[in-house]
Amino acid sequence: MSIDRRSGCPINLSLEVFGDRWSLIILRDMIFGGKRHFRELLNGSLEGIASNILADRLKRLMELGLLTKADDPSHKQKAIYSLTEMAITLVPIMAQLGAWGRVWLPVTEELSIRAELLEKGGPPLWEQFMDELRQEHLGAPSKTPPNTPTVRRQLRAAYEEVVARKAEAVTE
Amino acid sequence: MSIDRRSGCPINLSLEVFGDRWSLIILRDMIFGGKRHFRELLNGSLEGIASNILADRLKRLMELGLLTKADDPSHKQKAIYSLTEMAITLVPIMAQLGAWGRVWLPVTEELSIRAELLEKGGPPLWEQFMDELRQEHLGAPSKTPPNTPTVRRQLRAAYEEVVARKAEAVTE
DNA sequence: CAATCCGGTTGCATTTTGCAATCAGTTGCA
DNA sequence: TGCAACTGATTGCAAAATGCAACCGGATTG
Repeated sequence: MSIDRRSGCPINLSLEVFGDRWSLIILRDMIFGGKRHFRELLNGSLEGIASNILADRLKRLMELGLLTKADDPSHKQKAIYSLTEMAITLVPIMAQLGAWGRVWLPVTEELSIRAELLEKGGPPLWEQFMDELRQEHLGAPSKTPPNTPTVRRQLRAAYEEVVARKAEAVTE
Repeated sequence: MSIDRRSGCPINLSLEVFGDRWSLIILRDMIFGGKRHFRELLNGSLEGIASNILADRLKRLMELGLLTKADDPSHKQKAIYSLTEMAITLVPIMAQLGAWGRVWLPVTEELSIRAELLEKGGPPLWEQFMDELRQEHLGAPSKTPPNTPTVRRQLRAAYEEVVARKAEAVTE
């Protein structure tokens, strides 16, 4: 899979970047799931990506400028992948995609609670989330006031609450 | 190409709908280009879709509930495709996709002016545009005040202005 | 020192895509 | 009336992408 440049239309060019079934899934897991390693991405995703496809897409996303790769100092064989600013600014697209999917497609409750939160938070919450990602992936200084709960933590807490509530509903 | 339902995640499900290189291009041409017929979509797009792929995607988009098809009374062989509400609400996604592509990808000026306008107009302009699409495709009554220039006309005028200016720059 | 983990690679069958030619019915025009 | 152009597709075939499972050598852990 390579970039074609069929036309200079922005929608077309965006589609040539992630008009496939896996690139955005990988970015989703990195952005929302905090995954940084090959194995985390391989075993962590619900959708079950194959290792050759994962390797190919990581390479492609690096060539396109959406990811960078570095050695993990804790383990000589580990590589750590980072989002670039180009990838971090996909957050609004992810939010819109999630919002649309939540309305029109057969989503499950526990997996869509995060999309709901992100939609309700709107652009200010997206900005805060992108700021956090810049700290994690680019080493940028924080612009949010200290002791603010991180967006990722909020999303995670909401997810776990739904899972717990559903489990309780089954056992009672 | 069918729908897999690999997981109930809204981003994944959205990706299963248009995680390919053509579905969104077709919807783009219908939404922004006003294309309604097979031949218009076949010959009109800059990217040059093949007729078998177009036929397949139109069928798929109908099955998914994004399009409907009706006889064109003016010609016994003509079919007219319409957007459903599900497809019309893709406008914000298109706008975000265009805005992102404009920043990060090698877009051409004349093809990105529309994305720029749509981005600057923000959600109110998107709403007006969706309202117009509901009139055209669903026969809905207008909610915008009369004599307001249509969004499509504004986008088209901006595009033609850029083209004219570039042509002038060459010939002078 | 053996099991596990690390980021991948290889080979192969299946599916999807792209391309060009073609089709049968419909319409406009001379 | 006759014919060219147009309608929404379909067919056959080669090339590319995908999915799957097995495997690799080196690093780490218990």
